[in-house]
Amino acid sequence: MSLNSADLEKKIRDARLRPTRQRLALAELLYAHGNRHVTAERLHSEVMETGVSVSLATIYNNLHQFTSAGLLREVVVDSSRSYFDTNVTPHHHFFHEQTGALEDIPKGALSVQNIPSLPEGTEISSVDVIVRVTTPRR
Amino acid sequence: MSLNSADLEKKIRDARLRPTRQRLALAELLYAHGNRHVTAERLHSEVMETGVSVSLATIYNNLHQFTSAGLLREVVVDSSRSYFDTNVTPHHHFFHEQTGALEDIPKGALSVQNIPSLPEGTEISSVDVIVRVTTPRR
DNA sequence: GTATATTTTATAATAATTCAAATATGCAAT
DNA sequence: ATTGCATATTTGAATTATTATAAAATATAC
Repeated sequence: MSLNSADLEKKIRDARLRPTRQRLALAELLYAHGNRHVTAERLHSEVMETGVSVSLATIYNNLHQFTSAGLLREVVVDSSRSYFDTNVTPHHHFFHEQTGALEDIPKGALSVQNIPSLPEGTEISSVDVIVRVTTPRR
Repeated sequence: MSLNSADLEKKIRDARLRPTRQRLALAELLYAHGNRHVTAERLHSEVMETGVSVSLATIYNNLHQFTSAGLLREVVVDSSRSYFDTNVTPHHHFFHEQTGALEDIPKGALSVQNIPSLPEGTEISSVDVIVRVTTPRR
C-alpha cells in the first residue's frame, strides 16, 4: 500500500515515463501513503507546500499520463472538476455533496444486479456507482 | 408524457416561475415530446432554431431553476459538461463514451444491493449508477 | 560529453458556467 | 387598455477548470 522512493521510481519507469523531480514529487504524494482521491488543484497546492515547484500544467500532464498508464483512474462525480483515484481496481464511491469529499466503498459489499441489455452494438466499459450523501441539518 | 401548451404553462406556474416567452419555449422543447437528456449548449441551439432568441445565460438560469423546482434532474457523467434529464423519477443511465449519448435504464431492472454503512453523520441523497458503454472497433 | 527525445513551464487560448448592471416584461391594479 | 412595480432576462464581462503552444530545461542513450 505504501511505497518507498525506489518503488515509486520503478512505478514511473514501468509506465515508460522519466522519473523527473516533479514526477517523483507527485508520485510521492499520490502513492506513498495509501490510496487517495485528488483534484488537480489540491495536488498542486500540496506539492507546492513540500517546496517542490511544479506548474499546474505539469500537474494536468502527469495526471493524464498516469491515467493513460493505468496508474490513476478518473472519477466523474462533480461536473465542475475532475477527481483522480489512486485505487485503480474496480470499486464504487461515496461522494459528500457538501464537502466534496470522495471515499471508496469497500470492494465486495455493494453489488449491481440485473443490468438490462445494452444499447445495440455496445459493450460495457465500466459500471460506476456513486452514493451521494449529505450531512442533514438537524 | 407529451404536454400541450396549457399543461406547460401550468407546470411552470406550479413551480412559481413566470411563464415567459423564453421559458415556455424551453419547456416546450423539454417536455412536449417525451423524456429527454440535454446539455445547455444543445438546448440553446434548439431554441435558437425555433426562432426564439434566448441567451445562453438564460438557458443556464432556467435549467437550474427547473432543477431546483424538481422539474429536471442533473446527471453528472462527463466532467466537461452537464446533462439535464426530464425524467425525475429514480432511475439509472447508460452513457456512450464515444458519442456522449445518455440513455435511461428502464426502471425496475437494475438494482443496487448491500450499500455498506454510510460515512458517519451522513444520509443518502441519491444512488447513481452509470453504465458506461463503448462501440468496440471490430 | 553530445545528441536526441522527453518534460517542464509560462503564457495564451478555450469552454463551460456565473455574475452584475442595464433593460425588458409579466402581472395586478386601475 | 394603461400604468407601475417587482421580477426576469439580456448582455457582455468575469471566473474557473482545463488544454494548447512553443521555448527552455532536463533526462537518457550513445
